[in-house]
Amino acid sequence: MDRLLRSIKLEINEKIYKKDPQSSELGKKIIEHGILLIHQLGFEDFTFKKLGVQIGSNESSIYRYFENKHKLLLYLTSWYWGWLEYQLVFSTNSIQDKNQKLKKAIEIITREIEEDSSFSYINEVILNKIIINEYSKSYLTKEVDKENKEGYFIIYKRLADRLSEMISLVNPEYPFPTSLASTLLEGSLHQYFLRDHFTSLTECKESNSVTLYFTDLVFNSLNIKNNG
Amino acid sequence: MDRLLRSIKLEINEKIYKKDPQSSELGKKIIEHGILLIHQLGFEDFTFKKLGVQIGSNESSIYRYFENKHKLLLYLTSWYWGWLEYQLVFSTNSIQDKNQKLKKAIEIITREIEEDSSFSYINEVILNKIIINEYSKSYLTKEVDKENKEGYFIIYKRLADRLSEMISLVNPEYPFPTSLASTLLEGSLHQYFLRDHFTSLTECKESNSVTLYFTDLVFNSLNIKNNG
DNA sequence: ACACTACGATAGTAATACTATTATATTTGC
DNA sequence: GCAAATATAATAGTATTACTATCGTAGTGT
Repeated sequence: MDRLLRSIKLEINEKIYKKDPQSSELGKKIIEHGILLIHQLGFEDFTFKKLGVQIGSNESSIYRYFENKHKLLLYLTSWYWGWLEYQLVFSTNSIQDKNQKLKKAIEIITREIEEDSSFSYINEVILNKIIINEYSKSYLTKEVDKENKEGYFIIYKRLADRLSEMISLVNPEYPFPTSLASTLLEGSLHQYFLRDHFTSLTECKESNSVTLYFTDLVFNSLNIKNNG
Repeated sequence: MDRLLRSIKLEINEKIYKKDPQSSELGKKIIEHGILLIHQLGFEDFTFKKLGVQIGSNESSIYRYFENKHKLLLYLTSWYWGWLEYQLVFSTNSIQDKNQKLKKAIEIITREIEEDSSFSYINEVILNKIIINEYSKSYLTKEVDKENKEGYFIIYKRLADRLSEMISLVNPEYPFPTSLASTLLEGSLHQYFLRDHFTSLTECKESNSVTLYFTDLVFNSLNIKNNG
């Protein structure tokens, strides 16, 4: 990634945290090792106590940053979608042709995440795996409506919106642009999950096949021939 | 639903339960009120202790049927997919035309669930809501590969397989039949979730719009005109 | 030197997710 | 109709989780 990204700070809804983790060393350690430990143990077995041991800090100190691990997950997912949104905007901004723009957007959303050293304390490859495995758990809760009202999912919704608009630009007659956008976002995560755990339920085995699958899906839905 | 279904018993992988809940009154009560209570509290807040209170039974008695609530969820999801598979096979069996067959299949998978009194102790409408809200949690775990090997997801995979085959029959050249089938199954649940909680992320507001959306999506992907 | 904040250490609570044991009720087999 | 087998209920107990609250201290800013 470029320098520009390295210098910007992603804005996360302030209600998600009690103290901004980007404001201190300990905060950054919580994020950095939180990602690693959630990935290692899975969200269910992950606890603040274990994270405390891992970073040589006290459990109670972590609670000063996040109310609970659910909020930490909301923080991480918001960060991830914000990061992806930035890449989307950055990569498609200069493209004039509507079809090419959408094609690029699908590529950004569906491609495999590679190491990105922009944010030194965040491992985007691991974070992507967390999103694949745990993102659903952040909204499949009884509190989803309340938390949605608080704006906890605003970055994701903005991203879906951008995609939806790009889709509508290509074919303004298409009646389901937002559903298609959300299918793309969710479905892409799901295809990667299937590739890792239910191989028989997907044809996407190669590195770029998720992109090929969704590019085909979207452009066929819009009744546009997809010739590069 | 018809009489036939009322008399068959869905076969669930025996490793999922310690004692077959279909074999006793208490077992059926666990399933019946388990569904209601998971729906009411959400899976996270649901406990066997609370279920025990609800059905006037002891916590320890429930543990004799299921090792833990995760296994109960696996049981319920298996039952649901088995039930849906049965409807799929039953409804499409006699249709000769490949396109019509697939179209019917999509309808079965994506339609809203209505009251079905075939299984007196199982409320399929509520169970469907549980699937929408909790199904992902049954496989987004660290144990998924082990449990997959044990065959806990076999019914779902069989259903996806049937769909995939119907897709391939319509267009044998289509390169992603299984991915499309899994997108359909997962995506349908997701669109219903969005309809209930993230209205701005879907165009599917009416009762049959999820069906319309996915019918359009699938047939366009297969490059087949969908004129009824 | 003083205030202020951050962090660590310790303690404590209610609930969860079980396991184990024993007692009682119900079913069934003869 | 009674004994044996089985199912369920009751109770107790454990380790862990998910916190909250308090206190002491180290570092920082003025």
